[in-house]
Amino acid sequence: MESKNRSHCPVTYALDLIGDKWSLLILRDIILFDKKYYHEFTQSLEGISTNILANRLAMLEGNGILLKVRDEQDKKRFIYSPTEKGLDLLPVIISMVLWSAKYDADTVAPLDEIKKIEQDPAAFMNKVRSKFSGEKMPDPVAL
Amino acid sequence: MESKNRSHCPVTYALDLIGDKWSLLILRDIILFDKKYYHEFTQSLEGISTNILANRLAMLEGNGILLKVRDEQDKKRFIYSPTEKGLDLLPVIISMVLWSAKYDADTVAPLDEIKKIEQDPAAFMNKVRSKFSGEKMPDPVAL
DNA sequence: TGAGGTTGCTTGTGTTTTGCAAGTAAACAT
DNA sequence: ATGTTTACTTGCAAAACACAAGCAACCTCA
Repeated sequence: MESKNRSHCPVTYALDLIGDKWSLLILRDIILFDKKYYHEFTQSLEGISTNILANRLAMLEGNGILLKVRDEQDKKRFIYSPTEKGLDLLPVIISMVLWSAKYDADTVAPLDEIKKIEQDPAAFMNKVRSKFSGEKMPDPVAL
Repeated sequence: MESKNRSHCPVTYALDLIGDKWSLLILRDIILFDKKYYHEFTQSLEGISTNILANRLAMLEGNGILLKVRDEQDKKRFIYSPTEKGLDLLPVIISMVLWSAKYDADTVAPLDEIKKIEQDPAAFMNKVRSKFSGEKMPDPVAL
């Protein structure tokens, strides 16, 4: 796709895949805000361009982070869902959320929710994960 | 500098500051690999361009993530160190490391070290933090 | 003291990536 | 059959990036 590895340092590997301004926002929308469809991603607060969105969705799918299946109820659209590899990025997202909640004076993160996550991050993660437990999530294939 | 906020979603706030391919690598070099000097960053495996490096160092300093002070032993160079805000990004880095160690078949992350971090992340973080505890780390100022 | 090396950048040039607007094609709704 | 929704693709200008070279401040050592 687009990401060849600069090195196999684990920090670099992650940044080569999700080190941009949009990929983790798409994951956030899917994992935390229960979005599934292309047009839902275009409606996010941050306003992603459609060409960038298409590019990132293909890249995330190609790297085994997202799964794309045709919606059988409405065959003109696709359902995007996280793979296990995608869900395993939840700790990255959560640690960013906690950091921003601490340092962004204007954050919209609700304080009580932040405190719950800080006190028991595993419980929060399990709650989020349970939303996707019913779906088929094939093991990501090495590319 | 360069980063105006797209929204005050906590994920977006973090990505607006460190959502690129280089900023967290600089933090990694400083926090995990004990690098301090400009020329040390240019020698990293990934090969950052000098103009990008200068840009990111200024941005990270301007956003209260790094501290830049003149080296009194050799006044032609500067010492870069993490602020508290910068050290607080350690959970982000660590969660990326654990994710990559799981999914990058060619990772160079040492397995025994990864297991130690997984079993007791707080202990690892405290060990890393103790390297910087002697330094003056002023509270980051809102910009 | 001054010639050369080290360090930390800045500048110039071409390439890549991004942002924005518009267009297209398949499926669906009436 | 016609219009609408959905998921993209395409074209073009602007921004970011990579690479090479240049430069100024400071140090070293004769």
